[in-house]
Amino acid sequence: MEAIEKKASNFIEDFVEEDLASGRTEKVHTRFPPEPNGYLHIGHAKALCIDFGIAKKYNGKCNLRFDDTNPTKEDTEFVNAIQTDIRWLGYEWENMYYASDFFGRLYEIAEDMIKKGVAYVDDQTAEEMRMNRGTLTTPGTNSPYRDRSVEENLDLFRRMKAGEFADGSRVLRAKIDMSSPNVLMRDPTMYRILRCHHHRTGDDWCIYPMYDFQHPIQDAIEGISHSLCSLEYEIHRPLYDWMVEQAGFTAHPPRQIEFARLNIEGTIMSKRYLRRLVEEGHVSGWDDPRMPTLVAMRRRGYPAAAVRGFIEKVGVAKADSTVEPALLEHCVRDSLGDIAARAMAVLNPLKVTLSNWNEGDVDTLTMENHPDHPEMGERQVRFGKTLYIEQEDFMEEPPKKFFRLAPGREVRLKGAYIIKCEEVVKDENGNVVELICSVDLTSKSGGEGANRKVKGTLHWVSELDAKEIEVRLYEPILLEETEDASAEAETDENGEETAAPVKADFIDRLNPNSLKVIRALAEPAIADAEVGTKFQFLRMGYFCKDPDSTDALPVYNRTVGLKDTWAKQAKK
RNA sequence: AGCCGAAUGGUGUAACGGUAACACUAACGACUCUGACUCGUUCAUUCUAGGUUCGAAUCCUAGUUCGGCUGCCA
Repeated sequence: MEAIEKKASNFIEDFVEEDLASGRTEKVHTRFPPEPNGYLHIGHAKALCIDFGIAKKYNGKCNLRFDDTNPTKEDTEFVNAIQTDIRWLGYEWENMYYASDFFGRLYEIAEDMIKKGVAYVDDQTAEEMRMNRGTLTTPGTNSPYRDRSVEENLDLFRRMKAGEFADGSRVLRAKIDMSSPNVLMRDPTMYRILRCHHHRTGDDWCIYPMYDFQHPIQDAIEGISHSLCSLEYEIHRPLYDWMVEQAGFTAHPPRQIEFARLNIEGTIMSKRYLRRLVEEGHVSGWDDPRMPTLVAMRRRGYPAAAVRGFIEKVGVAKADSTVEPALLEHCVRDSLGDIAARAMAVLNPLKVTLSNWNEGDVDTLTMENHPDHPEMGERQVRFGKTLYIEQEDFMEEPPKKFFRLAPGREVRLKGAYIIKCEEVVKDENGNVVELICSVDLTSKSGGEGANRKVKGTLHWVSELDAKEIEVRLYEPILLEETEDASAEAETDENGEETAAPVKADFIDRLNPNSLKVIRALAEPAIADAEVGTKFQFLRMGYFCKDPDSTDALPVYNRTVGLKDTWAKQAKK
């Protein structure tokens, strides 16, 4: 029996172990609580991996909970997608609940709180409430309705529930402290009147609980030991604790712990913005491979293990931070390296004719599907007089250290023969359209003359085998942030700020080249693969067959490129 | 301005008072029938200033900077 490695690896686990040791917690029980109003993205994946990961590490449980307390934005489409995404990531929940499952119970608890005298019905308008809340530096003032009797509050609240009052005309508020320096403690709203069809409870309710009331209490009801959330809820914690206590859950109260959310350079991580991208048609949908959603990453070809590995490498802390996308890409390459079969496709074909190869002769070559994994088998490709190589693999006037094809130079065609460029054919505009090369017939891979060293090895596709495919190449969806004058705060002649900085619309930063669609030539193994199959196109990157594929035209997404030391050097 | 947080290399995390570690990136080199992979080498005295201590990234004090908070959103 191996000892379970339980050493805490971040501050949250420190707290968990502390609580386990002190007896505050008997069993670790976390929850992942998305609001079903959009698709999960890589940012949610962090929370998800932390919630499920900690439960697993400490032999505990993790619930899936849909926080569906605001029916105006929520939909069943999203609850289904969220479940699919969680399972794709490899996690399984203990119980699945909806906040709406608890609307009855929550209502009773609210009544109890009224009876205890810690909640009241307020008739002020939203505007009045805002005015009386005070500001960050000045205390608020009590509502004129704050001291209603328990009986009146109970009667009013019941009538709110019964639908006697108009939307927005009254709310139930917690009676805490209108002069608290923490604005959230200034009698926060617990219930609002909202006539809106709910995707699960239909029209049963016309009052809906607010997050600050519902979330802590539901954590307590579910027996959650550790309620993990992002930093912006830190200031809610006193309110969280207040609610749990006032609702009477004093035995093993859940503990809220906050961590920094994930940011990735050049990546939009706001649900609102992602929704705009979809609704305004800047992308083809939530699963457009340029999106940071999990559906999109899956479609692009990211393995779930890569996403999990990325989250693990990013770590967990309380300091705001922004990760470089290079780390994610590294994780994707890392997990694809072993599992993706190798095959050849030429993205920008340049025709090569072999001068000393007999017209009609065909050589069938056997190629390994993976250099390190012979168990992945072999495949056969055909070799003939005409073939295609990558345009960028030929240069008429090669710079130093270029060791691909050039006039008079030799290269090996991967798994085949060594060829030498004898002649360059150009069109009327001077563009290179074809190369005439000679083959060293003794140099066939595995043959006698094969040991001769040439510096470059190129991937290729013979005309005999070439199948046309569509390839979709991606770049970051956002351009790098530039110093935009409009983002500066307006100041007067004394340098005093006269207006808040106006942030440029992120739409203006969309990368016009985020998607590039090209036609490429690929060997049959690529063209004939199942949708979802992942390949490494030799020297070109990892690719995944897209559902848009038809028999006539297979479509491949470039998941991620290979590292390319030469391209980097060539830029200099 | 009030409250709540946070500051460790280019980036993200670690070090739990004992002399800054790991990963990514980058650069250079080795290897290579993928300029990939792999393998080497190089890259910080921990926001600032004081203090406590034999010893401080860790503790204390005062600053500085950054983030969050005034929804009937979550």
